[in-house]
Amino acid sequence: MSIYDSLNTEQRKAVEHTEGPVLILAGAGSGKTRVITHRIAYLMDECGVNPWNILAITFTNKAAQEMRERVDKLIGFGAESIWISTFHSMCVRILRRHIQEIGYQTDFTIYDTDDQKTLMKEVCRNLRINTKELRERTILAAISSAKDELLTPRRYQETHQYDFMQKQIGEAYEEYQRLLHKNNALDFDDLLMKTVELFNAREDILRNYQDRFRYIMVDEYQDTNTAQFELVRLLAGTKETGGRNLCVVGDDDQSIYKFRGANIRNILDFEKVYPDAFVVKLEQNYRSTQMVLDAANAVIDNNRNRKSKALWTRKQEGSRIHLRQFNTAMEEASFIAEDIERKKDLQPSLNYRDFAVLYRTNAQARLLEERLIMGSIPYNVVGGTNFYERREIKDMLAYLKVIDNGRDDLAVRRILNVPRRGIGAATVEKVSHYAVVCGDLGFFETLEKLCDGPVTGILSNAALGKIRPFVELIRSFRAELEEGASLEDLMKSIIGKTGYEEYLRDTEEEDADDRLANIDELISKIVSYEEEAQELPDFAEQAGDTSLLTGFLADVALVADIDEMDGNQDRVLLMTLHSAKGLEFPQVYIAGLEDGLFPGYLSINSDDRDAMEEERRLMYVGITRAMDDLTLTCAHSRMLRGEVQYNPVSRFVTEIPDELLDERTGLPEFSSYRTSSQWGGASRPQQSAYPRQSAYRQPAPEPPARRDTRLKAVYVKPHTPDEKKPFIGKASAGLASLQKGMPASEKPDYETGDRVRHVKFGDGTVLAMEKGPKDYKVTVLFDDAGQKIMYAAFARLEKL
DNA sequence: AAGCTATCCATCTGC
DNA sequence: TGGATAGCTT
Repeated sequence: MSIYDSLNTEQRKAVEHTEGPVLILAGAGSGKTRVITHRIAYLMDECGVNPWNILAITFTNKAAQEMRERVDKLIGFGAESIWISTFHSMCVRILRRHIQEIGYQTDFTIYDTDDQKTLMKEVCRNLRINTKELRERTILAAISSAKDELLTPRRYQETHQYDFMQKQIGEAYEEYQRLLHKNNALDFDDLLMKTVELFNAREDILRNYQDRFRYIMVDEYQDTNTAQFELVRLLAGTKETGGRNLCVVGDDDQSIYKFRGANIRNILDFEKVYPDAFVVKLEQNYRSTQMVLDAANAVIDNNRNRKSKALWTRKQEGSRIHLRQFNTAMEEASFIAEDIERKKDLQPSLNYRDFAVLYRTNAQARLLEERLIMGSIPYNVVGGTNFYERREIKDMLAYLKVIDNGRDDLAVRRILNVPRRGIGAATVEKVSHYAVVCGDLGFFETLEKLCDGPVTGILSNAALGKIRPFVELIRSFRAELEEGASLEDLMKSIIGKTGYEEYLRDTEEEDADDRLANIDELISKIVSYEEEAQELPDFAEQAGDTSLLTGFLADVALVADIDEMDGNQDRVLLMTLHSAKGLEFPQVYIAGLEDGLFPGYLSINSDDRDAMEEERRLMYVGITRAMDDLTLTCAHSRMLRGEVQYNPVSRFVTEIPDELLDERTGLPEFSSYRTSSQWGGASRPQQSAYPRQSAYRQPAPEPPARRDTRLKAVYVKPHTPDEKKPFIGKASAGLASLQKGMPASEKPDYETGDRVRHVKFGDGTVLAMEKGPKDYKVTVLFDDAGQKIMYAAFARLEKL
C-alpha cells in the first residue's frame, strides 16, 4: 500500500505526469494541496529527483509553511531542501544574491504601501504635480499596473504620451524609480520586475536557476500577473534549458485578484503558450455538502468567461443554505453572534474555531466584533490593520532600517524627530536641500557630513546641537551590532537609549500600554526569527551575504494578513472573502450580501463586464469555503461613511435557486421576508422602493438570558488561554472600552514564585506581577533566556 | 516646534 | 464616520 493509493484517478494522473508542462484545473476543495504535496513526494521517491531541484511557489507564506509541513510528513526527510516560497520571497532570495548586477546594493530595503505613498508625495512635490487633480494613489496604482505588466518608465512614456495625465504619470514613474534607487529600496512590484530584469540582463544567472529548478510547481496560478508568468516562463526554460517541467495548479473560477494585476488569461491561455500541456481537471470535491456545491455552481454559472466544470461530491446532501435578512447591519451582526451560540448549543461537538464570518470589506468587521464581544464570543479578526503597520512598530522598524541601510531616507526622516528631539520641518527642509546640492547624498549621510565636517552656513548651531546626538545614537547602534549584539539586544537598546517608552507614555497615556505590548510582541518575533535563522542550515544561501537584520526586515515586509492567522485558537474567525481563499470551515457566514456592498457599487457601475464576473467569483470562493453549513445574511440599511445607505439584496443571492434555501426554522418572525417579491428566485432584485418599512419592523431577537454566564464560564476555563491580543487596531479603537470589561484581563493562573513555561524562552520563575490597566505585566527569570518582562496575554505562559 | 481646530473627502479587495 | 491635512495659535 503506497501513499498514492489515497488519490482518485484524476489526482493520480496529475501526480504521475511529471515531465513537461502540466495544467491542473483544480476546483474548490478538490484536494489540490494533496496533489501538489504528493507530486513532490512522487518526484523524490519514484523519480529520484533531488529535493533542491524542486521549486514550489505558493500564494502566501502560510500556505508555503503548511505545504512544507505536509511534504515533510509524507516523505520524512529532505523536505527542508525544497524551495517552497511565495513569488515575493523567492524574488527577494534571488535578488539578495545578484541585484548588484542591475545596479542596486544587496541590502536593499522593501517599501510597503505606506512608504510608497510617502515617496510619491515627494515625487509630486519635486515635479510640481497638482495632487488635487492627480492623486498620489492614482499615480501609484498606474505605476503598479505598469510594473505588473513589466513596463519600464521609458516604455510607459513611449506608449502613454498623448494624454496630459498619462504623461504626468509617466514622469512621476520615472522620478519615483529614481528615488527608490537612491534609497536603495524596492517596492513590492519591483521585487518581481527586477528579478525578470535580472534574468533578462544576465543569461548566465538565469541558466543557473534553470539548472537548479528542474521541476517547478505554481499554486493559485489563476492569480498570477504578467510579471509572475514571465518569471515562471523564464525559469521553466525550454527543452534544452530548464526542461519545461512546469506544473501549474489553479481554478479560473477563483481568480479574485485582478485589481492587483492578476491576469486570468495566464490560466485560460496556458494551453496556447504550452500547446503540449497535459491538462487534468479535478472536479470531485471533498469539502462541501451537495447543497453548498449546488449553490456555488448555480452562482458561478452566470459567468461567461470560464472553463466549464462542475463540482460534485460524495458527501451527504446536507442542510439547505440559510438566508436571513435584517433591518440594520446591527441586527445582522447580533443575529450572527446569537446564531453561533445557538448552533453550538444544538451541536455540542462544534467549537468556536469551526465558525468563520466572511465579508466583502474590512470595515464590516467592526460591527461584528462589537456584537461578538457583547455575546462574549471569542474571535479573531484576520487583517484590517496589519501588525506591522502600527505606528509604534513602524517607528521601531524605521530605527532598524536606518541602522541596516543608511540610504533609506524615508526611515531616517521618520525617526529623526521620534521621540521628539526638537528637530522640525525647517531643519529637515534645509538638510534635504543641502543633500541635493551635494549631488544627491543620502539624508543620513548629509546629517553626518554636517555634524563631522566643517560645513557652515547651512544649519544653526542650535539645530546642529540637536542633530549631533541623533547621529551619534545611530552610530552607537551600528557599533553594537558590529560588536555582535543580537537583534533582541539591539531592539532593547533602541527602546532604552531613545527613551521610547517614556515618549509613548507622555504623548498618549491612553493606549501607551497597548503600544508597548506591541513592541514586546515585535521583540518576540525578532527572537524567534533569530532562533530560526540559527537552525536553518542554508540561511547564508538564502540571505546572500546580507545580515540577519536585513533578512528580518525583508521577512516583515512580506507578511500578509493571513500569514498571522492562528487557526489553533478556539475562536471564531472574521475575515474578508479575499483572505478566506484556500481555507475551509464547517460553519460559514457571508455577511453584507447587498448590491452596492457585495457586489460593490464600483463593479456595478463599471463598464467592464468582467468586474462583475470577478465579484461573482469572489462569491463563489465564499460559498465554497463552507463544509457543512452556509448562512447568508444581509441588511436593508447600513451605516457607511457616516450616512445610512439602503441597498437591495445582492444579485448573487437571487442567483441561488429557491429550493436550495431553507425555511426560517426557529425564527418565525423572519419567515415573511422570503415571500416579499424581491425574493423570487432568479428574478433580479428590483432596485425599487427603499427603504421599505412595514414588513420589516421586527426587533432583533433577544439573546437567551442564560447565555452570558455560561459563556463566561467557558471563556475563563484555565486550559483555554483565550487571551485578547492587547493591541487594538485602529479599525477597532472604539472597541477598546468594551474589551476592557472582558474577562480577557483575568488574573493569570500563576503567581509570583510559580514555575512557568514559555514557548520560546523555555522554563522560568515568576519574579513579579503587576496589574496594568488592561493586562498583567509579568517579570520572569528564565533558566536559559534570562529575565524578561512581558504582558501576560502575550506571553502565554503555562503554569508548571 | 508642536498642538489644536476646521475642513475636506473617500477608500472594496492586498503582496 | 473618521482620517488626513492645512492653517492657526501658543
